[in-house]
Amino acid sequence: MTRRSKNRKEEIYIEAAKLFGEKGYAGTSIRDIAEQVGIEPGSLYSHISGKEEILKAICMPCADIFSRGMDEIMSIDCDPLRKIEMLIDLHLDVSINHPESITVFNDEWRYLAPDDLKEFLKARKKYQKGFTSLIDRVLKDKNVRKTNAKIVFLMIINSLKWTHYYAREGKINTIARNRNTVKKFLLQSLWK
Amino acid sequence: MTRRSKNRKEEIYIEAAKLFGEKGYAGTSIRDIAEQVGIEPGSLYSHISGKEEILKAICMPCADIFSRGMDEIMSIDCDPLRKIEMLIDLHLDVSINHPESITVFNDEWRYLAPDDLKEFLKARKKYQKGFTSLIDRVLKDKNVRKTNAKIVFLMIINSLKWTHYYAREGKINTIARNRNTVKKFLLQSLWK
DNA sequence: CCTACCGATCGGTAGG
DNA sequence: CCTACCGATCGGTAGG
Repeated sequence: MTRRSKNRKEEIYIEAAKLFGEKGYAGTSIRDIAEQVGIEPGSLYSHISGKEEILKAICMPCADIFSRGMDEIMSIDCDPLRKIEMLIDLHLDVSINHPESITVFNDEWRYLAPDDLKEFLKARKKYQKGFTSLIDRVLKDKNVRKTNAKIVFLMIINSLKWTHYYAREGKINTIARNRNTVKKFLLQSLWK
Repeated sequence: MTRRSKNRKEEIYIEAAKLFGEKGYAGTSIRDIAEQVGIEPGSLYSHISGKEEILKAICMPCADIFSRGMDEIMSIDCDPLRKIEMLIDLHLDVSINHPESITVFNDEWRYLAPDDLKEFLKARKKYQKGFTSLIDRVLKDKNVRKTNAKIVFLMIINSLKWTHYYAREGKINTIARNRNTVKKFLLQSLWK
């Protein structure tokens, strides 16, 4: 409870996120995590209820950041293309600020316990719908026909999935330096 | 040896690719694979030397397809933008024709045995260099400054990583229908 | 937070 | 290809 115990819990999540990112959730054992934290395997259970709780504690805050970011951007009064740009910025910012968490969020979510997985998929679907509706409006405004907004969404989202690997390797400056290239590359297709 | 045994081996690889794609390499047990094939766990070892061999047998043919595709496209006499288009087509074709294998190739390669991993990374690096050099030439031809070709490569490659998931779900028509959208989205940024 | 341990499951083998 | 089994490791618990 106390300060000490709370820090220990955070430490467990942080070390686990690194390990899950490197070796995967299924490839990381409770003993790996304990060793990294510097305590005995059994001692982990004074702080956590089980392996699945750790995964949830890493993934859900990431989902919340994107959910809240989407809500905030949606409430702003500006054109949809500008909102898409803000969402791209959000992705780059999260990659830079939480590279280990977002790696797990992206690649290991399928190992979430059934109830957590349901919650995760629900949030993801909502996010996808919001993002896709913005793309749809841009395409309609520009009178672009025969372009599937959901496909464009998937391409944009996936095209950003190198950023957290760069951030994990400390190449944060490279991301910052290429922020405009990234936006130009993704938004140019939507301008016309 | 014989026909029977060769088919069995292929069957093991095919069922393993499905399972590795669904549950990950580390999350799939030898017993899972045996059950899917319909034999006892120990019997698998009449056909394979171990779990790692299966992963290699799934990943390496994919790497070869991309390596050979790159070599062939590089030997053709045409402008670099057209070559990039051909590489995009190659990715879509592999996703459509080998969705299970390419999923494993994309997401589970890190579990390859050290020697196989080395070979894999070498092939990947060569592919990346070829692709990036094409982007670089296009950017130079169009006199586009301050755009990092490697970043553009990563964006293009990753932007296509929804296709094999669609193909695995049988949505092959959706991919086919959007082939031009995909190319337009990715190549428009390089035209100008 | 540690020591000592649980039953279950892991990848893989011997012998037929 | 099966039966029967190996030692190692898994996630997790009891008691202090």
